[in-house]
Amino acid sequence: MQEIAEAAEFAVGTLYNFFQNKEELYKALVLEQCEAFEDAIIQAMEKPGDALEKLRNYTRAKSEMFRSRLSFVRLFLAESKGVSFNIKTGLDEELRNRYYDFMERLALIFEAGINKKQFKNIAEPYFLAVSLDSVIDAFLLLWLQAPDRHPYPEDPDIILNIFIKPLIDF
Amino acid sequence: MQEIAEAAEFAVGTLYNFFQNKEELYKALVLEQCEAFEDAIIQAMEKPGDALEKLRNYTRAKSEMFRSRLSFVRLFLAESKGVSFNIKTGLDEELRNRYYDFMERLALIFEAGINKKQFKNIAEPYFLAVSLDSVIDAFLLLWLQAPDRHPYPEDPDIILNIFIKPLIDF
DNA sequence: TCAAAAAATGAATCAATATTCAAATTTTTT
DNA sequence: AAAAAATTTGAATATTGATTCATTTTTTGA
Repeated sequence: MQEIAEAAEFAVGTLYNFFQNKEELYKALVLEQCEAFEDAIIQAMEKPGDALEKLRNYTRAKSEMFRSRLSFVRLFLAESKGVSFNIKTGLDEELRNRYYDFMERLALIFEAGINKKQFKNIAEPYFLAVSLDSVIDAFLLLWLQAPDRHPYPEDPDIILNIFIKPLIDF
Repeated sequence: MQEIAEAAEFAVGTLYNFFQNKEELYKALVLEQCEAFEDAIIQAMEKPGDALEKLRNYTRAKSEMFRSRLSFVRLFLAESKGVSFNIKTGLDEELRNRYYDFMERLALIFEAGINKKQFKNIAEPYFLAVSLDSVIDAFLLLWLQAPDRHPYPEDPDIILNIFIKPLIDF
């Protein structure tokens, strides 16, 4: 709290006028970041274009966000997939639910692509969404966390190639 | 430490004869679990069979482990993908390196499958390994963490269907 | 301009808990 | 069986850091 107060240019006591306690402050910060993150991705994936183009934008936007906010991403992953630093306020569950809703949004793109016969109908759109998203996460973490062992590839569309090619290659 | 001592049926002081401090104790516990986890999966994936059968065994074994040790899995994910609870001893880096080595092992199966023309050669084996593994993780977490929203499917091979079908469907 | 109200301050308090170590207990050796 | 060595014990210590609240500062409005 001392450090947060310094960074915020307030006294510690003042923080307690804004937040009930440290946990609530943490929750508020994480949710704020989360929202900014989601907004940026949603904006990218809803740019005009066909389904494939939208997935490309989705992947690129996520890549951008991971690069610029890796430490937040890791916090988010710990909270949502791992062990929460803040169990009391139910932050983990809230983040997970937000994630599920987000996947539904991404699923709509796959659904549209399948309906228009752009993609093969090999699985439920929601499952495709979860799959693509998890693969994106895995590769971005690989490249950003261990660049010596896994150098960032020249072609950032490599992820889409792996995942999407089979969907469109007839 | 009080609680750990009680569970271990030792006095707190005795723990310090075995481990330098709490962090080292934690590290030792996590690495022990990690090894047991890896051993079980490796044993499954090295059963005799063709590449596809090996991937099936891999997926099934992982599913077993996730079911029986979900809390450890979440700890592992927080440490390796998220924010470490134990930065001082470098546990996170060690876990990540173990994971990368593990992926190399899994990649060998894809490589074999590609060489034998069982799989299409759509991407580097290592990338395929990372992709499959991340998709497995994502689905298992979905099913185990939010079973109300994502009920465990009757057919646990559903993951392989999504991921592998495109590799073999000519 | 000056009370009164509101907001900010940060030293003091409080709680949690990792670590230590002198004493007690157990094991080994002679 | 007794002494010596090794091991275990857990109450006391030490540290860290969140929270509180009496005091100070700032803002408001008459």
